[in-house]
Amino acid sequence: MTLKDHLLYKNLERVLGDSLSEPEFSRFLSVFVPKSFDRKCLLTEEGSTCRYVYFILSGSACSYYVNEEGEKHAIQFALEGYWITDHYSFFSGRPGLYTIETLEPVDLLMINRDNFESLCQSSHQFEHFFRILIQNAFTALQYRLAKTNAEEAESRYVEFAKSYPAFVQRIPQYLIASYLGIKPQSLSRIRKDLSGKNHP
Amino acid sequence: MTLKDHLLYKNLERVLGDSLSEPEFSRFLSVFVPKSFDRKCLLTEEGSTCRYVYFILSGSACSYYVNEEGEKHAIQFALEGYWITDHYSFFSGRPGLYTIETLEPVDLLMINRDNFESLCQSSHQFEHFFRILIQNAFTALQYRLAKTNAEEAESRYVEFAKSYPAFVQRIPQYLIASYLGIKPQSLSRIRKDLSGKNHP
DNA sequence: CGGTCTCTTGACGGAGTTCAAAGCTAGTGG
DNA sequence: CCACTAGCTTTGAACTCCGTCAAGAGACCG
Repeated sequence: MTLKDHLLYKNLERVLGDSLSEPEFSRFLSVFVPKSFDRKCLLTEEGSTCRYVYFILSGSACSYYVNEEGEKHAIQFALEGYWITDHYSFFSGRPGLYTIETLEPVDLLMINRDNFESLCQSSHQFEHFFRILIQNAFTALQYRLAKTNAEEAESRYVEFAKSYPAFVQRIPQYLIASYLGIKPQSLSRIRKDLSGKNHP
Repeated sequence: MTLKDHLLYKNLERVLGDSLSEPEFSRFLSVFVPKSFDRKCLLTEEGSTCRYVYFILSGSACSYYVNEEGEKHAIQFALEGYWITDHYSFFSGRPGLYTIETLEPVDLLMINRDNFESLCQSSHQFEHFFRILIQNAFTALQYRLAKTNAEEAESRYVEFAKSYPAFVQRIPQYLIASYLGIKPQSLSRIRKDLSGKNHP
């Protein structure tokens, strides 16, 4: 079990390749604080400043937006190997728009803004990593929005289930429904219809 | 009229501040190719690789997704001072998912992938700029998706019109409708209702 | 002007919502 | 270890917002 087996190392390696030395990664890792949470803990809350970016080592979490009716609308799900934060609040320092809640017991690494920015300033390589990371997230989000506006609920769910089978296993259905922009009752009916189609 | 009056300089300056020297900006600018297009020109097309990132100097353009029914669904609008591309295609080199079309006659600057990547590799400052640029775009997109899933069509339009009055002036209504995830007829009715509320 | 593209308006239809109630499941505490 | 409870899922029936179809008015360009 060396440093290179670390989940975070593998995450960086996917973007940076072999050019990431162990001492450099060690410096990177050293500014992250490890922490564990039970399920149903709030990592950050709407209205408070989100002070950290989180990297999940095990368990799962979800960021969501709460509208005036008090309904939760899932923004992002995060399993082990995923990054999650309220980007708006973290980078602007302003009160957060979203809440991040653990769905299962979680082990994670967290980094604050000062450490994040000094990592990026001190190392072109790390800034590059985060540029690519956010670029990929942007690309995926744009695709999701296009599908949300252009496709029907059923086909959005089918694509979601195919792309993220682990989410379907581990994330409660009412959150998946809100992620897809529909009500839990509707998702339940869609699943019922689909199981009829698959086993006629 | 110096280099610092250039629209692109001002765009970089907003992120990098005064630390951007004229010679450095000059080097940045030199890898962009200026070009003009009539209205209704396709800058890139679904199925073809998108080879450039575009920076609009004047005029307007729109990226959109076309679903199986052949309906256009606006992804992004770009006026002077905006960046636009098919991120997925540009960075992966794969066939594009979106089409980018000029809505008015356009003057723009374009940069290809090789030049983009070598700008980023050669200069930490430029990589930083693009990291912040995409980060801000991601933040805005996440907010848009949250609203799309959580709010009704009317309040989405009201917020859109308030946030982007220039778009309402210059972008055809059927594209704004698709941007908001509704049909042109519905947007027409929403506008009719709103004008009734404002002038009772 | 004449044609095409865009916007508006009306009547009808349907995907998804709302309301309500009854199962089901998993976490909690005795 | 089992019973209890709270929260999640399922299902039915009525409803509504938005979509569909259709036709006409207006705007813009060649």
